[in-house]
Amino acid sequence: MNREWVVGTVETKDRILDAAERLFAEQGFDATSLRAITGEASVNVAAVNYHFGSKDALIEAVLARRLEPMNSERLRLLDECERGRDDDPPSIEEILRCFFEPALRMHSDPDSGSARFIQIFGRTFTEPGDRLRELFVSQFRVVARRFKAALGRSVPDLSKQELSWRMHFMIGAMAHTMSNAEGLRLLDEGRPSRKDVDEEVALLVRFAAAGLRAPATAGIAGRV
Amino acid sequence: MNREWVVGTVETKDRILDAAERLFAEQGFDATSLRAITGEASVNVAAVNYHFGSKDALIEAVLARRLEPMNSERLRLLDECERGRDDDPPSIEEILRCFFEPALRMHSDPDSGSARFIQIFGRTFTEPGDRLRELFVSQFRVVARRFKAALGRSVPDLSKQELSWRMHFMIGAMAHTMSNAEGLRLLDEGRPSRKDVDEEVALLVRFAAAGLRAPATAGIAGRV
DNA sequence: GTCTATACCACGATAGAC
DNA sequence: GTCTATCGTGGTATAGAC
Repeated sequence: MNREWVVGTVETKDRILDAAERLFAEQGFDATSLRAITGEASVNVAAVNYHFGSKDALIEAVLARRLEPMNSERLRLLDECERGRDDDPPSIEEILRCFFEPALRMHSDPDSGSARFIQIFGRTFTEPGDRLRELFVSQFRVVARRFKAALGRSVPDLSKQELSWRMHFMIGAMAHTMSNAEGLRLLDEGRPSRKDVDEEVALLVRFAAAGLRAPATAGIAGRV
Repeated sequence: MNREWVVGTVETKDRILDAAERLFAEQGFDATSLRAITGEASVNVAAVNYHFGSKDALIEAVLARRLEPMNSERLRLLDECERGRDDDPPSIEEILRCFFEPALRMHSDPDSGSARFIQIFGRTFTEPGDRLRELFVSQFRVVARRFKAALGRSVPDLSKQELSWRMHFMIGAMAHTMSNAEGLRLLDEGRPSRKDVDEEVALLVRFAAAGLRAPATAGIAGRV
């Protein structure tokens, strides 16, 4: 029954990850020192470098732990949406909901540290520091390909290139919403206006779907 | 004719600003040390703290130097657009062009360091570290108010609150485009697709205008 | 293999001499 | 205004305990 031989090692990595995620979300990456993390996790400073190699690698590990389930959920929802509807493809709105919802949902997820974590996710999506970019690209590539194919079927008049641009814009709208929720106050003249996740998704879907459906831009459409 | 008594001090501040902007754009804020900046500018390390007070204050100064002309240009273009057209207000597309163009234009501006600077601007818009947020808010408030009023006239059916959300989304699309230009490659499967500024503005305007024109979201419109 | 103690160097900031 | 000296803190590398 005594499992200390394995608890000792497994728990150390996870305790570091948990403490790091919490502190990163609260203070940001650079403001959080390894000594603060290891102090919080009750391990030695050097444990981070032993288990992860560097602070950057620890950041990657923290992000990857949340990224993978989120992207899996996106693919699962899209699969569920498309199943057995070859001649009746899902609407743009349905597709976008599959894309936005898993990301925005993490906001209000009470379990674990994902609530606040969504902030640092949004930041990192927009400011990938060299090595972090690789992580996002590798984790996101398959998701991007699937959703681009699904959307392309729903917006057949758009060139592949302009579709890429519009997905780029819509991802920016999403990332900005996730990372900069308070920014709305700036536009709203001080009145708080944050809604629950479902309303947030609905607003974002409405905006992005209309943007995707816009007629092709003159001079771009022909350049496929 | 000897101006060394003034050249000595004025040039120091500017040399620091120029060197800092260049290095910040290349490596990011945290990866750039004050020693690197002052070495590049051929001044003493302590000169930064003397002239600016802290590294954070230097970052603010670098950003403010570019932010102010950009926002002024936005307001100038909008004024020019609205002049003497009280009964024929500018279209959404015209308004958005006034908003996006000055920002995206900095990309290709050959003069000074604004070319690469746009990257750190995009980053900072999305990840404002406490003190930086204040700078953006104060610099951006008047711009946001003017453009919100102009857009509100063109989309009268939208509640003020949903208009705020949609401006939030459109700003996210812009910021993401500025800071994460390479991200398109991810969506485009490796094919480079960057266009010149005018085409970029056209694409962004097309997307955002359609998003702004979308019918109000059910359940939100009534909550003004 | 895991983990700790500790030393190392670069960083941002400050005080005080000039 | 500018410089040197110095402080506290940061990330990291290593040696060795278990």
